[in-house]
Amino acid sequence: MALTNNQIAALLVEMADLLELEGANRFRVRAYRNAAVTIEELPRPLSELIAEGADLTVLPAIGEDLAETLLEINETGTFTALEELRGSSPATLRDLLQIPGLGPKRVQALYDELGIATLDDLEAALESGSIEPVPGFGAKTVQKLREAVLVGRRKKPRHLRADVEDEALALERFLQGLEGVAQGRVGGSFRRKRETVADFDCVATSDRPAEVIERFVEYDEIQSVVAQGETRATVLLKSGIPVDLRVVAPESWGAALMYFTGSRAHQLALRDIALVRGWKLNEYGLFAGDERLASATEEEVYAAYGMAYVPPELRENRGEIEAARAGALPELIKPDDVRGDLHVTPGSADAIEPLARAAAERGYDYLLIAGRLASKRDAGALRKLAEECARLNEELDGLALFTGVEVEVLEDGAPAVDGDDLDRFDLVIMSLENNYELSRDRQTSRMLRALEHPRCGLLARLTGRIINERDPRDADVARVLEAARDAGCAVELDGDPRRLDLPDRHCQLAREIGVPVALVSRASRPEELERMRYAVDHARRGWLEAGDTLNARPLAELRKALR
DNA sequence: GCCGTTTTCGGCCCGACTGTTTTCAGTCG
Repeated sequence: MALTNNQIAALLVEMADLLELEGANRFRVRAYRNAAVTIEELPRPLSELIAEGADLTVLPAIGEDLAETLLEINETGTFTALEELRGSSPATLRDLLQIPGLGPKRVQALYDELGIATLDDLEAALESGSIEPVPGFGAKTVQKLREAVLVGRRKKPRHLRADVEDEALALERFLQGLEGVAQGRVGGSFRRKRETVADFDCVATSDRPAEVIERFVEYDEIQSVVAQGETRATVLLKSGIPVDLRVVAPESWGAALMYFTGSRAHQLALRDIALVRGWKLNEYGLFAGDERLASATEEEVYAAYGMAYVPPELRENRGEIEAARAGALPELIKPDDVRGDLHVTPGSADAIEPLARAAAERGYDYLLIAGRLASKRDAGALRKLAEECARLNEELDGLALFTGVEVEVLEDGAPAVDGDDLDRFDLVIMSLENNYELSRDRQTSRMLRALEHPRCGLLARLTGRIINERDPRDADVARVLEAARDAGCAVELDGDPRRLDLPDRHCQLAREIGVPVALVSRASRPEELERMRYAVDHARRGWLEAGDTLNARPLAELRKALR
């Protein structure tokens, strides 16, 4: 079976690691890493592109050599150059690279001098004190390695953004309140609203950076200070989240905020453009020789490029730079654009009224109440939901309740329950649950079949992912979305921060293909309506404008869409 | 190994911090 894009990318990264250990030309190393990113970001399986006879050298960072390599990988599952390198040193050396403070040079030195090839070897050598005599290693380095080895055995977690939001905002307030600080922000993936966050990248401005750093490391929530200099510090919070702070002069605020908001790929792409024009972009500003072109605000820096301002959520080098240069960035959806929630799940008829009143308080014009229909037995409970909705529609002013039914899609693409039971609802939600391990082809045809059902109005849980727990299922999403468009069916974006399914890339695809996205909270209690916020954040990462969603439509239009 | 408004060679992002060094290499982001 053909390797997945991620598996292929992993081979290229392994190649880069091994070359690096060997001391190979660092640009050659980078070439493999860049190629790995390209393959990872491909919207379709590489094996399909190859089968169609596509010219791989048109892909960014893929030249003649790597195109050949990719063909070889597709054919054999590996490639000669990699196999040769694998034979030259122990595979476990790569594990050592994961330890903070150990890069390729030191790992190779430890292997050459002491034969250290595994984490266990390293731990033993640290115990016995045999490392310190090795050139380049001193007492402090050894001590740091001791600590790092303990931590290094644990996997670096990415936290759900929603889980660390309060902590980030508290940190931001602390930073902004520090004496001597003019401006301060948490940047990084937190500011880009990624669904997960590994650390907090902070930036602040001050005329006296060193003093700010001094005060910053006194923050109550800090467990340890990893590094502290004149303009930056790295600390570990008690919660285990690492924080980087960089302090620059006030005139560099915009450039620094951009730099530390990233993403890396976005920033590198901007730097490439600067290079071509003979400019230089760094955290201090955009420069032409000694002349400062822009730096005080992000808007100013983008304007100096002749680009529209790029919202942080879009800064992933997924086409936003080209769009900004062409003045074709989307006008991203805002929380205020949302006029209703299209999937809430009250546990019983009694739970509807509190949800409805909370929805009205949020200023919604409509709310879609859905119950699950797993077997014929549920029909009675669903009837009660519908009756309660009808009663509340009489009673409530300014809020329209719609009724929906959520049906599981079986392995063959048929709904778990079918027939007249589906006809009484305003919306039939076909939910792709279970069957996560089906092959890509079978998964795809299952979805296509579900979309053929005449009552299918909304396709939910398209990838079935649970962030950090369950990988998204593999399917030809572009084909499924095209079929959804042709069937007049929308796709669901679940605001549950553990799911955020559709993922942002698929939202972007849905927009391009022309499938409306329904933002939903799946709230069963009033306070969970708040999850709509995460759905909107994620929709923005997926390039969605208000008009790309069902939720921004006025009541009359929505009513038409549901029919 | 890639790439081209410096186009088939000669560049390739770059600044901060640390530790061990005696002026800088290694690592990180």
